[in-house]
Amino acid sequence: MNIIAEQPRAKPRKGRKYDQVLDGAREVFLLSGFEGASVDDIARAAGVSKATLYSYFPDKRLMFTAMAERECSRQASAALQVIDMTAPPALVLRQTAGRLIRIILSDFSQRIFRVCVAESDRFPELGQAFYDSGPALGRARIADYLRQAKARGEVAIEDFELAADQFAELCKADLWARAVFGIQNRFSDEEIDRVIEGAVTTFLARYGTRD
Amino acid sequence: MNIIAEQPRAKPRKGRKYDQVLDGAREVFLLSGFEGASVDDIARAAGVSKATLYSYFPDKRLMFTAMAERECSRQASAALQVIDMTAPPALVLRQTAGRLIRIILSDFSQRIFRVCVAESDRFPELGQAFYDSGPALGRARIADYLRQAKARGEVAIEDFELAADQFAELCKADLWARAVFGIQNRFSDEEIDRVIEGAVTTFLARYGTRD
DNA sequence: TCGAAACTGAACCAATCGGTTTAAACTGGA
DNA sequence: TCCAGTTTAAACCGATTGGTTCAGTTTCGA
Repeated sequence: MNIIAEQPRAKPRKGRKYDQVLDGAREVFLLSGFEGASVDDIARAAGVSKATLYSYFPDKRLMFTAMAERECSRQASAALQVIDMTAPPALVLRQTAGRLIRIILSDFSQRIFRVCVAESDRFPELGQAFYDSGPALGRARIADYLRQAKARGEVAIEDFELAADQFAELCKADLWARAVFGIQNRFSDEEIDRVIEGAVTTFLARYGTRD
Repeated sequence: MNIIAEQPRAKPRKGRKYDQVLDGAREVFLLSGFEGASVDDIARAAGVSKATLYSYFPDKRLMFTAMAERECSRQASAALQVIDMTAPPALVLRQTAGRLIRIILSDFSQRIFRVCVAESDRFPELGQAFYDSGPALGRARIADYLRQAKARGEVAIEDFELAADQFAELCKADLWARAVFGIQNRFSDEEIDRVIEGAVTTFLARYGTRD
């Protein structure tokens, strides 16, 4: 009797070029969308033959969802960075806002957002995946912090989920729209700081206790 | 010598089925996106032959931009409704928030937003058009009101554009994300009122002068 | 070193796409 | 009634698409 000895990696479905294929898929799908991406392009970008590609995935759709799922979960884990949550609210919120803004303005986030939005009715589960690993996760993290802050008497909040959503929304103000519609893709520190300060000040005007 | 007598309508480019064609184009493009829409589908939806269609537009791209421009300007004029701007801020803001939310949650806005986002790098001018006739226009209107309100001493604001953007963002809180990712498409009055009240209260906590 | 599994490259297929053409039918003003 | 301009249906074209097949080469563990 042999105990399942060791699984070299997570899912070596068949061969060694699995990740390579998904990388190529990401490159082309994020650049051209689902319909716009041709399977030959993906094979070329992945440095792999089309036959290999179809040995991993039965069709283009499943290839797309596999890639999208991987990217969503990557995005989720990338957002999990530590902040000293015991610092004064103004400081914690400022840091959080800065981090959030850089994420949502990043080229990668913009691209994956575009694809998810465009294909969310062709792939209903895709919108859910993005929502869970993006906005919902962010809200949960912020709400967690707000609860701790309330325990310390630093804020006065009843509806933590709404407050968290409001803070995240305040951080987007204009910046996000300009980026997503391709009007602007580089933002100066001044532009960003203006929004950060505005968001923190407004948020604390409503929910802050000290100062 | 004949003075140009009268132009029956705006642009009767060639024939009488111009609007009919654009209606069909809207239906199919908003449903399937640019790549996903086939010209045959559009002709069928418009109740017009493909030859007629190509007698109006030299190719699919121009057909798309014509339709998108029309819809953006429609959206812009539809948003221009009158509100009694002399009422107390809490009331004006509540009305504005309600109106704004119904617009951004509407099926039509969602669809045109999706298409604009998805195709904004294939059609760079498209993102700009949507931004101008949507977010930018809304901000201008709200900022206008805020200036009037400040003149009456009802609010204390320095950066009117930022304040307007913040208010609009506060109105979206979660609702918009859930809609755009296809997680939810019907919203109860309770859900909406929660966000409206939250937005107005937070906004006035920062910028309000009385009460 | 051997052999099975993974991979390759290119040819191939049916379907669909955007766009053109044509000959006939329709429309409405004079 | 006539006629010019508009519209129609359908056939057609070349290009591209997603997907398959297969004979041959590479890879790598035992």
